Amino acid sequence: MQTIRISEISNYADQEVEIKGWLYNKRSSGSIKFLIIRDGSGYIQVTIIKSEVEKELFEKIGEIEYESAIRIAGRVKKEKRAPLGYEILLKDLQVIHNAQKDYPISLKEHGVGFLMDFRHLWLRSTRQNAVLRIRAEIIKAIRNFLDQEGFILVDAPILTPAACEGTTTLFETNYFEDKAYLTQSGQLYNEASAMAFGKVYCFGPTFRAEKSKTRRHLMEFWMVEPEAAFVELEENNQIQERLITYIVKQVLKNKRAELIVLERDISKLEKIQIPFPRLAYDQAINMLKEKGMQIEWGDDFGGDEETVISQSFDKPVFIHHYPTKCKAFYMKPDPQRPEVVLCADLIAPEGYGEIIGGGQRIDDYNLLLQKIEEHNLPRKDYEWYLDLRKYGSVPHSGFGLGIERTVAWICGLNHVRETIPFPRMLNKIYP
RNA sequence: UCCUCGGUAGCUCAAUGGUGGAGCAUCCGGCUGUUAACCGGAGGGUUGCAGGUUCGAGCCCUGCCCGAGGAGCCA
Repeated sequence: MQTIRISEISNYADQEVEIKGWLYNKRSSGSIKFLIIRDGSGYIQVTIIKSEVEKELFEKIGEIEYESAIRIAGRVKKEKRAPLGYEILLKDLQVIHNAQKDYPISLKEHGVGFLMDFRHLWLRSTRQNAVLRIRAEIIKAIRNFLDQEGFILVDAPILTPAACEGTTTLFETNYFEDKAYLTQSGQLYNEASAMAFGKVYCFGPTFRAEKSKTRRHLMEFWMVEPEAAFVELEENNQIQERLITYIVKQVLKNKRAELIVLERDISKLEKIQIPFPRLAYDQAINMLKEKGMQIEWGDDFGGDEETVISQSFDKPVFIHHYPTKCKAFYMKPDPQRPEVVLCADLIAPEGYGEIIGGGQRIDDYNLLLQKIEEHNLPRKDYEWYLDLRKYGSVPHSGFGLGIERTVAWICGLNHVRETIPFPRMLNKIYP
């Protein structure tokens, strides 16, 4: 008899199969019992009819606790009433490990705080399984897309000697006799790699020691950061459009069942097509003022502003040419209007906020040096970065895509904490 | 760091300042098509902690702890 995974059950109609997994739920009606088995690839109902199995086996089934590891054998039966279209008629069952009877997560409602304390077990539930499968699909799509477009994976270090951007708070750690910091962006290293490989990206965790406590923030999150030589602002935006539409297309194609589990409105994802609207910062300010928001030219956008903007479009929208003072020191000022920079953030629809921050970098040595001094950054830490403008400097651009916010948007979740297996949150690092 | 809301049974929540309850989970019983199954019964409590007001506090007051949402900052 063949051991199969639940996800491939449709290939085995009317055959006898074996499945190894865990008991997800059980129901009993006297002479008929139902077990829901999960094996990591899916969930399937197993039906046990008293008159068709040995008495000893039928009685044993009532004693199996939730989440016990079991091995079942039975015949795959087409069944209209089953969610997958199939169920299994039990022939035999072995308990590999009978779980303790106090499994904390029932199928009834629980609060988020409680579930997060049991995150290691919560991962077993259907919704969490769907979210993390979609996360994996998104990451696969990103890497496929960038590889196809000729970008080379060149990772940036996690341990860094100083602030990459010098602004936000960093996690500090010991590095033998020195201090080191966990990276908050691979971008500066990416610029060096781009001058070596042309088109590169890094993909890895990023750390921010900000005491942020909102649905959009984690202390540790994952970011993909492409960077390309000879690419200017508009081409940079076009790469992002193609990337985002590709990600959405792949999820719709390969993870539709998971989107349905999450009750995601799929029609909203189907609208994600090139081109995305572009809104200059100046226009965005006017738009927000017309909607009655208190904001002046030169203010950066907060969560409320992003939400209002994103709800005005049914696609992601680029906001470009922000005031220079709002953005990082390395952003290239517009030669025609130095008070704004050649940058663009991509705001996801449905109120999900910023998922990409990107732009063109300063390629002139003297201007970069001036900005480093204006921002009071220690020049000696940036000598290597300045070198890139001494030896074959070219126009170049890049962007950073936040994985968790992208997953939250595509899954339709209202908080990023469920989009990563083990979220690191303010004052919470267990489990 | 600041603002708002909350903490009562294992979980989710009720309870006018006057005898702390329900649903689920657990245990016992019933049911041949259940989908978070259902029906009957039972057990289960130092109301986050420490003070205070009151004849009497889960409820009012003060401090602290913890959680949730948000602001700032950002992806």
